[in-house]
Amino acid sequence: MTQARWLDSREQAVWRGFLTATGSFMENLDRQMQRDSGMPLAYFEILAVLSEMPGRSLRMSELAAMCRSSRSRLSHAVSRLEEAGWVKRRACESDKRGQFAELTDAGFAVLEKAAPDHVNTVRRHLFDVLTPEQQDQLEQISAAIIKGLTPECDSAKTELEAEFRSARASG
Amino acid sequence: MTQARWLDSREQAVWRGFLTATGSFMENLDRQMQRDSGMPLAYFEILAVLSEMPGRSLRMSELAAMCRSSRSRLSHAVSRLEEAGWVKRRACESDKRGQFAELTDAGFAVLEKAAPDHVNTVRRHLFDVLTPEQQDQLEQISAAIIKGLTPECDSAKTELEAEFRSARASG
DNA sequence: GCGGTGAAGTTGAGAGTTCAACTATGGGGT
DNA sequence: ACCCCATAGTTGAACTCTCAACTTCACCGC
Repeated sequence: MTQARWLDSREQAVWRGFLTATGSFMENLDRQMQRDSGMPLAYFEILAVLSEMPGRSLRMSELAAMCRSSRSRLSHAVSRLEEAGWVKRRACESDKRGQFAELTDAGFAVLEKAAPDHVNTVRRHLFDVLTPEQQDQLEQISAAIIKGLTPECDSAKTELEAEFRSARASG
Repeated sequence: MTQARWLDSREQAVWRGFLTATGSFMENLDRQMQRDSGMPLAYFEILAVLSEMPGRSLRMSELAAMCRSSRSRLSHAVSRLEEAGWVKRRACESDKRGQFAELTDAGFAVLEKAAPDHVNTVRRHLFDVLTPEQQDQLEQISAAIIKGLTPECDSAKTELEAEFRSARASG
């Protein structure tokens, strides 16, 4: 892949705008959370997801998927949150490999305290600056990007599998 | 700020979509760069920005601004890139505090080799999945977010200054 | 039941980022 | 000329993240 169709000036404008907007916006959110609640945004998301689950607990893998996090990253993060006393691990009966992450009362309290500022920041910097039409457009655009992303991994996976099978067949 | 107007279900859909789309998309880009060129996307951006400057060099602060990076982060990054031989530092004559970061020939070669795959990835996962109308919408949305972000910092800054002045006046 | 393969999680090392402190220089006011 | 403060940039420590092993357990075919 040494050939590429470069971005024209309009595409560059879209691309740079996208980078700046998402980058600065997320950095802003992360800083706000770190400053006001002493934890990175990613950790807040873990608490938030857990709080919405029945029993306030979830298997590690599912939690990782919902937080768009690798298993390794989540494991480290939960270890940290466990040290803070905001989450605790629980063994899974039906699958002895499994672990549940469960939000503690202390964790829930921290979440409740951090949430309003977070929501306000999101509202001020995202929803307040966009018209309802733009919000709908953003949802459509997000959906399109996500849709274009997931088949990527699937096809890559099946390619790898095919390659592996042929390698085994010829080896 | 203990009160907050929560997100309704439509807003939550927009918000979660935005998080997933931008998060997964950027992670994908970063992985591609790391895998194919052995450097994080942020480092590629530094090389790219430098390559477009006259003399392929720029003051550290301006480079940081164009990469949406803190000065500290850039300093660490340039140190790494210097070890790799892709960038070198140069003293500034007119301001003895200043430093220039300059792209080396080796750095330019690495950039040229990495760029096509990067552009292709951006095209495949962003431009190819959006209609021209959506691309325009995305540009508008990005502009609105950026505009809503920068006044924030300005007003916070002036507030701090005002606070500081009154504190000095009364102290 | 046994062996092989894949899935669930964890771990440690290495790399990048953040934050606060620090050095050194520029610039304005008196 | 001097003082004060702002600016430019660096540094080290603490923290987070990534990547590649590694352990343990589940599942499937024989």
